[in-house]
Amino acid sequence: MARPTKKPYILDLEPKKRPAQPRAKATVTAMLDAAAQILEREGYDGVTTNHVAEAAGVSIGSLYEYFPNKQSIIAAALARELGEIADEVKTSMRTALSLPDQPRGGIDHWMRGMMLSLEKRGKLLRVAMREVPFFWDIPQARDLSETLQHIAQEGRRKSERVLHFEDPEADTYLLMTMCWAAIQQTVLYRPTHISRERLTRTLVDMVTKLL
Amino acid sequence: MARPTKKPYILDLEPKKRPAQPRAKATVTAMLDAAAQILEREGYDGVTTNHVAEAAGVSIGSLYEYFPNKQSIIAAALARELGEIADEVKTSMRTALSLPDQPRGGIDHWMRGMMLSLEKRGKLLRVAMREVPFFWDIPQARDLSETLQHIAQEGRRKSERVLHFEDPEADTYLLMTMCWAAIQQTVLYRPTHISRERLTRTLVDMVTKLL
DNA sequence: ACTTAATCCGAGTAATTGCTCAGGTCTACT
DNA sequence: AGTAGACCTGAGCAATTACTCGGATTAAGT
Repeated sequence: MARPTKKPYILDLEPKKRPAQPRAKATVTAMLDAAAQILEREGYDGVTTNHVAEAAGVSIGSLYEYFPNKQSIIAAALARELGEIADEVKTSMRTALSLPDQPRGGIDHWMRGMMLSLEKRGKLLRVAMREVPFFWDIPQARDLSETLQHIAQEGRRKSERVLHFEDPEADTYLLMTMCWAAIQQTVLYRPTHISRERLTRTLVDMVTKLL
Repeated sequence: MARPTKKPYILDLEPKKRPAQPRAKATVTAMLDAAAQILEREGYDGVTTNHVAEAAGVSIGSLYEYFPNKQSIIAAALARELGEIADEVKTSMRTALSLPDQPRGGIDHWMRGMMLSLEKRGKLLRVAMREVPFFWDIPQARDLSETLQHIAQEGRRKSERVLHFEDPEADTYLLMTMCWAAIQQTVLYRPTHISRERLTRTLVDMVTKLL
């Protein structure tokens, strides 16, 4: 049974074994790098285990020392990226809250931060979200949405004096969801004939007007 | 060369031959039905040509009478669905414009129309947009976005008296893009703990407030 | 130096699957 | 009835690819 008999859709993401020595840590990193790079360049179908191993400069056997199957390799590579995005977004929120000219200045800074973070990884995320069937089964992907909500709620609480909502929590949730949707769309399906700057400004305007 | 040597990413969508007799038309329909159904139920990887043929009750050879390759079968099935969505959205806009209580009433009707149209095909669209690598190469997919823009601009022109924009065309474009993004997200990644009704209302509120 | 465990290697295997082709069957038309 | 061409059949080929396994190499601990 070389190939999985049928789709083993209970995604097994746990790494088989943790790299203990530094040499091994480096190879695992190389594997993740290779996986991400190939995914970005060739698309999901282009990611073959042999190809990843070759690009990482290791043998196919080594791949399977640390990952139970192909999906877990891709998942791990994406998880790493998603974690970084979450960190960046958190940082950008912290700065945003410390800015003068609230809420407009804060919102502006934050929106731009999120856009930048996604756009840096635009191509990879595009492929990930459009082609990787198990993308939303990656814990870090779900976490990111939750993190955003937590941050948004936190931001609202800290700016409570300058904001006025009817149902603060729900309204914040919805607004966040919609902004996030718009940003994702913008980055993922970049409409050609409208500048990112223009879009950002409008989005910030809208949110400000609605608060 | 049984399998395409490498990804033939110049998507060949043209049907090889048009069905002329009614019998053939029925089989082609059966093929598209089968493709859509399998795509929805098993995901993109679950769609195999043999499987589609079997589900359609025809032999594999017949499939290749009308379609040049696997991708074109899936593309055709999705194109059919996307065309129907476009029609429904157009109709719903027509009704919306004839309603009293503009612009709010119209917007409400239209938003709901779009949501319904997507939600009817929720599962299929989810798979299509998340897993089908060439989804945005299907002409009807691009068309739909354009159609929406045309309709939005048309709607704006017809309601010019009650609306006030700074840069009407661009503002309408952006608003439409964002609403569409939000709706897509909502339908595609349905957040569990918020009702569709609540979301729709908020969206309509937002748009109304912004006009 | 020696042992133990971690790490790495890569040819080979079994399964999958897109698609062809040589021929059959049905339909429309004369 | 005859025939051209539309329509359908399905066994099987050729290519691809996830993953295994027996063994080699390197590092850590003593």
